[in-house]
Amino acid sequence: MTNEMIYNPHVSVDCVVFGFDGSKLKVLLIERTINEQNELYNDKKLPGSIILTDEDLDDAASRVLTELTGLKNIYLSQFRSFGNPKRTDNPRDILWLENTTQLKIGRIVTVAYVALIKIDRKIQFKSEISQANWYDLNEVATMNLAFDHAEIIKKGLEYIRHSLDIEPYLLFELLPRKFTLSQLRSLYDTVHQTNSDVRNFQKKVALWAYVVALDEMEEGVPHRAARLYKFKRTPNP
Amino acid sequence: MTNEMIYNPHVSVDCVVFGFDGSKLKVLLIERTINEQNELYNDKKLPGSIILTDEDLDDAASRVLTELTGLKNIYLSQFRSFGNPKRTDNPRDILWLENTTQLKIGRIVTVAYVALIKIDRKIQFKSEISQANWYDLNEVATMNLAFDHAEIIKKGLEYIRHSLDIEPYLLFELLPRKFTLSQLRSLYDTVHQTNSDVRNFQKKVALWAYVVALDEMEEGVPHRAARLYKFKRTPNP
DNA sequence: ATATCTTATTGTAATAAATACATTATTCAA
DNA sequence: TTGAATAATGTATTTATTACAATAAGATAT
Repeated sequence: MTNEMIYNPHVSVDCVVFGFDGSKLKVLLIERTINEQNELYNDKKLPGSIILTDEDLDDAASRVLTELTGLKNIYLSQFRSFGNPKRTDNPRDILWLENTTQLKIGRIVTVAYVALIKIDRKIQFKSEISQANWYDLNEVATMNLAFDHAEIIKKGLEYIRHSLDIEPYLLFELLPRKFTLSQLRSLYDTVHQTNSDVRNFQKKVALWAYVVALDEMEEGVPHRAARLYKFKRTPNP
Repeated sequence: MTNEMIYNPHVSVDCVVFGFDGSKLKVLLIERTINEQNELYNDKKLPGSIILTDEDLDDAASRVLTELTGLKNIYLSQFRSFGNPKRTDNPRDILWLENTTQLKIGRIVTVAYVALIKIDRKIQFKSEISQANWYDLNEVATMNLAFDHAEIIKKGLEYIRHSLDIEPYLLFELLPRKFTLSQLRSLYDTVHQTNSDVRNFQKKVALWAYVVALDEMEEGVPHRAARLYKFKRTPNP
């Protein structure tokens, strides 16, 4: 992002990017360093950006993700806007905003998105402008985050739990392209905070037309290999 | 609203206010008159307002509803933001904005809310600044609305259908304080676009702890009077 | 008073969906 | 070849959902 860009200084987008490492939900955060009276202060923030003049909200969110990870075609969904005037009350946040944008910034209303990423996709974590890392969701609760980003993550998690509940095929945005039923069940149970019975779960999945068995098995595991499955988009999933 | 108020000129809120008249869903719209080169042009818009400096989004939405209807304690839920740069492309909309706010207005990102109102609540339709009216949702599809308000209504309807589906007790925000099971079923079927069997529906409702029978019957109907019920907030509805 | 009209109220059987529960199979590694 | 680890699979029970129609009550008209 260059300095010539024209900002709309009152509106930003922030992305809560979720991944699943096989047993835990992860969230992607950006390292932030603030030079505060020559003391360096480090914390984390959500990937986000002030929107550009003439840029649609969804486009801004896509841009942020592409700039950050190098990825395109990511599942992205707007879930809520945050506009509490106090959300920009921390002088440290204002300092960081004004340093990075070269603008005098007052209040910012942010439009928040969730994104789901297959955690095995090769992400370029380090870009010209930022360094990203995956963090355990639990861990995040105890971390110091910029602005109201802790709250945004919490609401994003609620939203995505809810979405995955009513649109189970979104689960596949978080799984590798080929996956085992154990992986699927593990993810399902993680997001639903349940502990499914293996047999009942497989019966349930058998009814999902969009999960198809492959003629391939898992490899390199020190025990019986499981069958691999893939997600297949159906007319009306 | 007076002229001394300070606006945050890039962000507004708009409210999609739903009511139920016993057989149809209604939406509350504001009459708008634009003086366009001495030709008066009339159309409708959603109740809304640019947010004030230091005003939270939810507060702005509540303010709009109170200014408009005189009502407080209305169910209100943020559902989506609309920020397409083209949404303020119509010169008529810009003209109206600049006339009413006395500000030079470019693009506006709006945060949209749905509100549910018991249609029998006494609304003060005519305020100092506006005249409101209920319109059939069907009718609205064929009407000329300001900005992208037609789209906002459509999305608001999707959202509320969905919310009522997973939180059935929200239905009671749309019903009179005392209601019959026929009214409840009629509303339920209207929002779900279904046609429930009477017996099965009553069995379903019998399982809803938050619907309690009263010792009162309907009055003034030219046929057998139905029992009245009320909604009772339960520990965990 | 009686018939008629309109809407209210109620139960049962059939089907489908969700749950509880344990054994055998396969592969790798020691 | 044995042990360790995880994969794969079926049946009976319970619960939820659906389909379906006759009688009851109050108001109005004759």
